[in-house]
This record gives sequence, structure tokens and C-alpha cells, in this order.
Amino acid sequence: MKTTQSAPKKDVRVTIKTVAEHAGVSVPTVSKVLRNAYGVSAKARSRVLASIDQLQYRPSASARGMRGQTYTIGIVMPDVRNPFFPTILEGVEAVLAETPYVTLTGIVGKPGKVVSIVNAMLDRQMDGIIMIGQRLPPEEMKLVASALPTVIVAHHEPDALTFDTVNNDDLRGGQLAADHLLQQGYKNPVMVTITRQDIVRMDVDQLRVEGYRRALAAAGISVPRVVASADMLDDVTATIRHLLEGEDPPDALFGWADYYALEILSAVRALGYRVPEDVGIIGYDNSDPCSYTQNDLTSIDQSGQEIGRRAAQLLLERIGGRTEAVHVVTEPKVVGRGSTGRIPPLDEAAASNGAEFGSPQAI
Amino acid sequence: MKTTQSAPKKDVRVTIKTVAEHAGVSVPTVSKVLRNAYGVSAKARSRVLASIDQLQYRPSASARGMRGQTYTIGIVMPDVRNPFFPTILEGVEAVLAETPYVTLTGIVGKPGKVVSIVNAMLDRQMDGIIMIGQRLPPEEMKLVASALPTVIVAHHEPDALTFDTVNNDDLRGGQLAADHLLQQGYKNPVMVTITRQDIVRMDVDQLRVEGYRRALAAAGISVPRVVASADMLDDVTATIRHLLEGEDPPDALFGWADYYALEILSAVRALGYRVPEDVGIIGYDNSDPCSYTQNDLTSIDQSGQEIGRRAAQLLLERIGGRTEAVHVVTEPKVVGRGSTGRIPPLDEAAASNGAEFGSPQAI
DNA sequence: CGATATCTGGATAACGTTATCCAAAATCGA
DNA sequence: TCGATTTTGGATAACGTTATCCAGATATCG
Repeated sequence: MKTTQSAPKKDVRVTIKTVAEHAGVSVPTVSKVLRNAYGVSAKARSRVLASIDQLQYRPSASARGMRGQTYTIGIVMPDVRNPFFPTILEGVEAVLAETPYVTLTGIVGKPGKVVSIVNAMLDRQMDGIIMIGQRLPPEEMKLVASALPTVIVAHHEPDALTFDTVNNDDLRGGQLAADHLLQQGYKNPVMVTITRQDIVRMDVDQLRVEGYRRALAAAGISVPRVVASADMLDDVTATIRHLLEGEDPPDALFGWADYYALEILSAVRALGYRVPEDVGIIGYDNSDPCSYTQNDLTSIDQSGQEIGRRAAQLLLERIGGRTEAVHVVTEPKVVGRGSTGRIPPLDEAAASNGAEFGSPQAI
Repeated sequence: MKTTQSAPKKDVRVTIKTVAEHAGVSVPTVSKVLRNAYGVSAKARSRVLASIDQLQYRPSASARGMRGQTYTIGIVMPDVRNPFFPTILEGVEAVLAETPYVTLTGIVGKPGKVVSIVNAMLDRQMDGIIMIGQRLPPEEMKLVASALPTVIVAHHEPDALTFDTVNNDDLRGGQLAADHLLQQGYKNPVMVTITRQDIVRMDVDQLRVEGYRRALAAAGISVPRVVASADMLDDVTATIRHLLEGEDPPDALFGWADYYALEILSAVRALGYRVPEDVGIIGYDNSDPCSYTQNDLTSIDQSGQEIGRRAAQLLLERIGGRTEAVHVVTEPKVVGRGSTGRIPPLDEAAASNGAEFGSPQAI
């Protein structure tokens, strides 16, 4: 046994070296065990594992990062206020739970911070990135995706070669929303979407607008109306007031996302209009608050869980070596609730669970 | 000028060495500039900074982690659904924006994952941790706090020596809620709090309960009622149904937190009761959704922004070397809205902004 | 049974940064 | 002007891990 003089170990930090000495093997051998690498006998492996367990050893991600992987996946989230995002995260975690990977989330408060967050993730040698509803300018994006495996959620770019995307079929979702409103008897809907400084043509909101427009045009409404507003309650309220008290007031409103539709709902009620009798409202995402009685919001479901799972799977595949791009699109569906019900089904059992509608019409 | 033979640089990666060569100085000198360390002339410094800028150099956090700091602060968040947390994060970011520190958030989905997230942060050599509404078992906590600077938000432990805490005065907040309900004419309130497997005596929910109990007892209500329920809509609804359809139904409900009170609101309305006429509802946190017309929820404000700022400041101080513990407590206040208004002030200007009430009574 | 292939374990050299020194240069004080 | 002090810049040695070898041991095959 190779017992060194046992110098006065000044620090108690357990490193791979401590483990190696304890197990009576070399440092590289322990490393191989840690990485499930080839070249260790079952006997040696179990001895090492025992030592690791006994010494409570945990490898340093910093040191690992200098040569190999950090087993860290970065998630970039635009904000924490959108109630749809948690569901995506759940899906991601469900897949990653079985793996040695850990996720750390960068929360983009102010727009423009995306770059610095992504850079921070690069600096920290993360093994991959999942970006939710965010995209960098094309040049930066290319740089990032070439630097590490990247999956983007909620941004359509089916021709992208260097990264994967996972999306709901937002064009179709927009159509479903429009068709549902018409089907419920509304004649004069307006879609309310978000104003953004960094409009990217293929972002989800744009596609929902496009789907909405096509469906209404197909139904004979020549000039489908769409307005934009910042996503703060005050701005939304001002916009809605302008619409409802202006000329040709709409009888239905389509909010581009749930958290947004909830603000619309607030504004409509604040102005004294009844939902759904005076104004019908439909959102997008079918997030948790939709089913609260006070909201009772019809919405387009896009299964965040599945989107999250697919994103995580794709990222693992990329980390595993895949280089061809994969672009996943999931199917949306309408979940009807009181906000488009004309007669509010407050006392029906269906109220809290929502009722599914079939797809009214293909493109 | 010390120009090496310029070997076929096989990789384009810009390291501290590249910068040093480019600026014509040694590697340690560049390092000093990066850390604002003593021992570099203004001239050398500016030359190095120019090179950094020109080469677009970014230091590797992994390499840094092996010797010095990683300039990374870990935030541990219980979940992303509570609308109060984003406000805390805003406060934290506001302080950290001026510094070289980056925050990465670990989102604890399932309870019990806290340990693995904190471990992941330790493994990644983070410089400090802010834990929100979470705490490890005392032994683990001691270990973590001795390993790196730690600040805990939303957990009271004024005697803790190894970490700082930032809290609202939840005892007082509980009293304010109770007093407000009485003041509005409600006679028979019930507090609805959350069931937890890991009840810690000094956690915020417990203190709110205690404050609520004391205030009611002081007002002559001998046995203040408190019930607990899991924080899922279905469970809350069942609990509320049980209360309102049972013996001695309450005329007011105090939800331990806003996101919870919103579920209570949903349940109460689903059962056909009017708010605030039949049942008054008050929450805690004064988060964004409170001001939505459909919620119009009275709540106890605890200024998440300030809590976040203080937490970040304390952590920076600890990273800077402070070792004595500091425990900050902020003052709560009532923000009255329609849900406890008896007459819902839907058309008043006060509806969306809420009206502040003075502190009804000291302890 | 000898030659060859496979398996196992370790020696060695990075990875990119910072901490700790130390020597030379510049500044200061009398 | 000369020694004493301060400032500056760099040489050197880590930090904890993994990748790339290579040699010895073991298994396989004709």
C-alpha cells in the first residue's frame, strides 16, 4: 500500500486524490469511475464507489470544466411572471432527473440582458443551453450554437441548422382561437398582442397573429384587427379602454398569451363590461390561472410539459453528439371555459376543468 | 517586444495568455487587472484593458473557481409559481447590476431537491447563496453557511450566527390581517395556511398564524381558527367547501400568501358565494395579480424589492469579509381592495392601486 | 504452448486562472 | 546624493480534474 508520509493535511477538503488514496487506486482510475469510462474492473469500481460514498466526495465542477464536462445545463428564461414557463421547466426536470445533469436558470429581467446571461453560461463551461422564448441576433446566435449544444423553445426557425427548436404549432393555434370565437357567435374580434422592440418575424406571437388573420380572412372578415400593447397592466388597460370605448368596439378579444389575457380580463371588467356577454376573451397556453373561477379563461393548450420534455431530450442528444438539427412542433387545442361561453357556466362541473373542443377547421 | 515563434495556434480560444501576449505583459499582470488588484501601473492597466476589449476576452469561470472566485451567486427558489418571488429577484438584480457578479437560479421543483441544488452550487464554487423561503435541516445548514456566504430570505432565525436573514415582520403582518378583517366588520374569520411536511417553527407561515391568533385573541375571539391545505386548487377548493358548508361558516378568510388566497378566491366564487359581501378575503404579499379587477384582493404588502435589495447587500458584505450575522426585518402594511370592502369599489380609482390603511394596532 | 488481442490501471501532461513570492525600478526623505 | 521605502511586473507553483498515452496482466486463438 502506497502510504505517503501523511503530511499535516491542513484542509479537510475531499478531492479525487483523497478518494484515490482511500481506495488504494490511482487518481485517473477514480476519474474513470466517475465518468463511467471504459477501463476499470468491477472490483476496482465498487471499491472506489464505496470510498466515494464513505468520504462523501463530490467532484468540483470548476476543475471538471477545465478539461471535460460540467454536467450543467443552462436555462434562459425571459421572466418569472409568465405562468406558462413553470410547466415547461417541469418537463425539462422530469427528463433530466434520471441524468447527472443539473439545471441552472438565468432569468432575463430587462431585455438586452440575454447576451450577458448567455455569456455567463458560456464562461461557466455549461454543457448545453435551453433558451425559452428568447433569441439572440442571428450572428450571436450562430456563435452560441456553434460553441455549445443549443435548443430553443418558443421560437420558430425550421431552417436553422445549428440548433434545435421545440414549438407549439402557433400558426394553427392562432387559427383555433379565431375559429373558436366565431363558433361561439362572436362577430367582431380583435387580437391583442405584445409590443416588442426586438420583433423577430418567426416568434410565436407573430405566428399566432398570422394564424388568427388567416382564419378570420377565410371566414370572410376582410381586415382582421390586431393591436399591440406593452405587457403592463396599465398599458393594457389603456389599450382596452381605447378599443371598447372607440369606434366599432370589438365583441371578443384574443390575448396572445394567458398572462396577458388575464390583464385584458382585468381591464374589461374594470371598464364595467361583462365577460362573456359583452366581450368574450380567449388566451393562449392554458396555464394554471385559467381554471380559477374568477378568471375562467378559455385558452389554447400547448402542453408545456411535453415541450419541456422534448427540449431536454433533444439537448441530451446533442450533447451526445448529434449534429443535424431537429425541429419539433406540437399540436395545440382549444380548452373552452366561461370567458367565451356567452352563458357563463359558473355552476357547471366543466367550469374548473374546462371543456375540450375539437379542431374546428384545418388550414 | 517578446514575440514567441507564433506556433500554429490550433485553437482560436482567447485566454488570459493571449491577452498577455497581445498587450506585451505577463499573465499575472493581466490577472491583476481583471481583479482590480494592487500592483499595476495605470499605463499597463489601460493597455491590458484595450487588449481585452479588442480580443473580446472573457475569463473562464471554471479556471477562476480553482483558485479564486467565480463571481457567481446562487439563488435557491422553491418554485416559480409564487408571484411574489419575481419582485424579490428584481431587488437582488438591482443591487448586483453594478457588480461583476452574476446570479444563477436553482429552482426547487419537488421539495427535497433543495439539498441537491445547494450541493450543485457548492460544487460549482459559487461565491455566495441566497435562499428564498427554504431552509435545510440545521446540520446541513450549518455546513453550507460555513462553506460559503449565505443569506436566507423568508425564514426567521434571529439567533443564527453563521448566516444572515431578511424578513418581513410576519408576526406583525398576521396581526395586521386579522385587525383589518375585524375593522371591516367581519366577525368570524378563518386563516387558511399551507400543509407542509417540513414544518419549521420559525418559518413565515407559522409566524403569520401566530400573529393572526394573537390579534384575534386580543380582540376577544377566544379560539381563533386556522386550517391547513395543500397548495393545489383542488385541495384548497375542498377545504373551502368544507368550511363554508360546515358548521359555523366563516365570514372572512385569510390566505397565508397571495397565490394561495387567489385559489381561495376561486373556490369561494365557485361555490357561489359573493366576495366581499358573503365572504371577505385577504392575502399576503401584495403581488401583481392582487390589483387585477377579477381578483381585487386586499393584501399585506411586504415590499419584495426592498427585501431583495437588502439580501443582495448583505451577501456582498459577507463576501467582502463580514462574519457577524445580521438579521433584517421590514415593516408590513395593509393594502385594502375590494375583496374585504363589503361594497366592492370597482368603479373607484382606488380599485387598481389599492388603498393603504394605517397600522391598526401595535402588539 | 506461443503469439496475439484485450483488458486494466497508472504516469504524465494539460486545462486557465490566481496567490505568493521576489527582484528591479521608481520614488522619497534626510 | 545615498540609503530606505514604495511601486511595479513577472516567475513560479498551485487548484482538481480529465485525455492521452503506455506497460503489464489476462484472456483468446490456432
